[in-house]
Amino acid sequence: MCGEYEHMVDAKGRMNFPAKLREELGEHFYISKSFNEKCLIVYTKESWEALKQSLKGKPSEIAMPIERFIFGSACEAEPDKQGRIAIAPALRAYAEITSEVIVVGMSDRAEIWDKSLWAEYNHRTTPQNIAQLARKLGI
Amino acid sequence: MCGEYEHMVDAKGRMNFPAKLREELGEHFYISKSFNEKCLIVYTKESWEALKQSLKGKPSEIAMPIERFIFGSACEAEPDKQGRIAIAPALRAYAEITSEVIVVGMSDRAEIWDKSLWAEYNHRTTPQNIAQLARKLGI
DNA sequence: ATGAATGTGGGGAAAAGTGGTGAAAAAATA
DNA sequence: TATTTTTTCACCACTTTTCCCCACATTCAT
Repeated sequence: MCGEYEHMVDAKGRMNFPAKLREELGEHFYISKSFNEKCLIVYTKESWEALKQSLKGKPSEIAMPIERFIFGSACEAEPDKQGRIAIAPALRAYAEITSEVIVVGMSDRAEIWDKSLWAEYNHRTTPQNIAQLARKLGI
Repeated sequence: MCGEYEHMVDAKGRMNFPAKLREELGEHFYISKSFNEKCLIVYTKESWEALKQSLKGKPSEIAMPIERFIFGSACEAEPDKQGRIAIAPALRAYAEITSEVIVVGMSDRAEIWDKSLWAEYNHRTTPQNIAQLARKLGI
């Protein structure tokens, strides 16, 4: 799953989901808030289950706030015949999504950004920053 | 994989990929941004999977920006019957690719440079610079 | 010199994206 | 509870873009 795709959210809160990513995400997938950035994360059914599992059995004072944040606002997305999905108003509000949207493929999941926030992110995250992070991991 | 090949990018963003490198890269390969230089990197399917794996399980505040940078802009390239590939607009913009392109074979991967940037790189990187770096490695 | 293989340009078909309309469900009022 | 109104959701059709294939040019090798 990779690539950057630009789409429009119409007056009804629908947005087309890139066909290439749809192929890999399957018939239905899950969308929830990211806690690192002001954007939404799209999980495959598998990565969603994995996320659930990773929180199981953890101390409730840690796991429960995370569960509230992630599962509380998440929505299940099923593309219609035209390949469009509806994003819940609360999620749109969180990611400050208005009309223009960028979908970013990221290996096992995808992210949905408001276009202007994506531009801002790319402005503050330079290749030099990335090179520095990569060095930390020894890549 | 070695050698330097010059090609043209046509109006539709397509470029021919050197036949000799195609043999070694296989039917489909992956292209993404380099964070060290203003150029693109061509990965084989194997080296791409290896890159994915190397980021798995790493702390998200380090891994995610890297994933956004690499996978977010990447595109899967499948040569057509004429041996041409399409390069995504975002990638072309990043590497400042206009029409003339240099493809550089580099052992297990390849790089794609805009011709003038490649000339500039070769101007500032002299054999003396390389000798100095080699000495650091004790080669 | 001739043939094969590689590289380049362009046109057409198919699929992806977008807007709008209608039907069904839900909600509200009488 | 029945009827009207509103909202939601799925489908249809048009537009745009992508991608696939054909034909021509050029280079390399025999």
